[in-house]
Amino acid sequence: MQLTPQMRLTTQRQIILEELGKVTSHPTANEVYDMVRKRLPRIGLGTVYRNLELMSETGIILKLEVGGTQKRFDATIDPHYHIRCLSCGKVDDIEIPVMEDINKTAAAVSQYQVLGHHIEFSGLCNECSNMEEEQMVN
Amino acid sequence: MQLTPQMRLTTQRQIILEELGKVTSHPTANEVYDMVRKRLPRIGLGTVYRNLELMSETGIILKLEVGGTQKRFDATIDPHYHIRCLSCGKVDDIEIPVMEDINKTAAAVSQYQVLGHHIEFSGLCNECSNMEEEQMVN
DNA sequence: TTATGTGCAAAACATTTGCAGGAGT
DNA sequence: ACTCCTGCAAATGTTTTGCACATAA
Repeated sequence: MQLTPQMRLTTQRQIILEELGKVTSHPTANEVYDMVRKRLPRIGLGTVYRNLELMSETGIILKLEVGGTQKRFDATIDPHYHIRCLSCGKVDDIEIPVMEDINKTAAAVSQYQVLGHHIEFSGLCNECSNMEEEQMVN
Repeated sequence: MQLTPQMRLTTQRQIILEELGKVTSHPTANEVYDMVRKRLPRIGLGTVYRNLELMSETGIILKLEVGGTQKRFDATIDPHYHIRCLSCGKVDDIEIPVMEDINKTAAAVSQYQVLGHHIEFSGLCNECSNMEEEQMVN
């Protein structure tokens, strides 16, 4: 997709951005679609995909390419890490300091021009941990 | 998929594992399929998917859920980090020490039972860096 | 007015699955 | 023999795309 200076401010774009901003759950495109559809029932899923993609290229939102089958989107764009529940797939923020120097460490041992990094923790969220305990009892 | 003690040693499984072991390129399921098909022309793509999944659950190979649209597989199972080329999608190993203590740091600030982490660097590989330079000249 | 954006539906991918026949053990 | 496994093809799930109409600027 091409960035052009004449990007229009449409109702669809405003509402997608508003709804994404309301939430800290790193929704998938489909979840954003469901949220937005409550206010704009005739919006198409394609429009949601197109605009999430466009906004992530512009840098006003973040596209998370974490594990699992779907991409997720985040209105919080300052660098931070994530944790994903191996059982239910939920993604949360992890509030530990971002390691700025690690990119240089990686650049020193590789042929790549290193531009960034992301840390994804994995584990079990509270709810899923509790469910496992209950199952142990049976 | 269920792990049963009576997992059979089939020709397909042997060859998938052999071909994956020959290579350090973190191939996608389709790339493994292409490699294996040279030796077993009648193998089905479903069989490749089923067995890569099974092997990664057993722990004899690694399933990489990195960015991009496809999952990738790795015969090297000891913990290590990766870098992905933003231009061509290639994935390489990054030989920096694994941070064992970082899981505890994450556990301290979250409600999750933290089980692991992965670091994915992103950047431009040698070939793609050079291509960008050439385009600058034009 | 005119280029950009949208809705809709179809296409394109990536992956999973049902099933009848095939092969390890 | 008795399971488990495979090939095949169809189904599923996610994302992208073509096109005619709509709309922001």
